[in-house]
Amino acid sequence: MPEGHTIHRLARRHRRLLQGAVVRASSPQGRFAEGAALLDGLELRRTDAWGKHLFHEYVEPGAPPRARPTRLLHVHLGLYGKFADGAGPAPEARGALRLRLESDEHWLDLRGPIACELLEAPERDALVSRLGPDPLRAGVQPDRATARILGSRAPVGTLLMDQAVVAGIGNVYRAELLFRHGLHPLLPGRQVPEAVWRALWDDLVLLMRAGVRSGRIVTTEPEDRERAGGPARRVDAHYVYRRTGLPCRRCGTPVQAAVQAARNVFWCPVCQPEGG
DNA sequence: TCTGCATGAAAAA
DNA sequence: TTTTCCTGCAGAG
Repeated sequence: MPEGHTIHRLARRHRRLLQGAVVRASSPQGRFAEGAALLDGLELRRTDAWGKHLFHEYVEPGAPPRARPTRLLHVHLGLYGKFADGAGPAPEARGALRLRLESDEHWLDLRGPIACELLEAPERDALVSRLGPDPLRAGVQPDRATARILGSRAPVGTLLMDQAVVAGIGNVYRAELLFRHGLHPLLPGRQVPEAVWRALWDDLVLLMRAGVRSGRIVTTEPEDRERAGGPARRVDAHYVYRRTGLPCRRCGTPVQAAVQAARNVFWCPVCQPEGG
């Protein structure tokens, strides 16, 4: 699920597989042929993630450590985008394969992204400056998000999905955060008590870090995670996300759903009362 | 095996 | 507001 934790996990994985390697780049599908040709033969110097945006910095092979990147690759997976990788020679390319990167040891395939492009440094800076704080970045300060949330008349469920407010939250974290902090999705941001927002942010940092470690979003507390008679290994990972009509794990009230910010949002009408 | 929905966001209309 | 990117999965049959 490409919310922010997935992208940070990918940055870490690409670093492990290809950092320092001279890559062969190609676009079997053809849609990124020009860009791939410009990357071909360069060395992947570093990888980075900001919210749901992934960056690769490439330099001429053997460039000095402080060299400015020759090329900057920007990838946004969107809804369908996916990376695959492996050791050894790459499998035969098939289907819509936007970008393939190969080193002597590993291969990396990208399919279906909403963005796969080369950016100049100012373009990258402009993109990043439009994003709110990313809970997964080292030393992040939530001030900008705090100001946006506590000063806005917009519903908190809409604000949390806005990448300019917080970078990296997707539909799963949105619904689960609102539940964990007892907030109705329609509550105006300015009516969220500051203490609740502070707790929500701290919670988000911990949840997303756990997401990076495990590769999945688990927001339920252990005592709410038991599944009576269910398959032993299956975990009840969410409180309300995609649980329309099912009983709330805390109070048993049927979970409700509505469209907010162009996506389904889910909430418990008792645990998340409309008045806040 | 088929169908519809799903993590996101930009562009088009 | 609708379309697009075009994959994977769950549930229905």
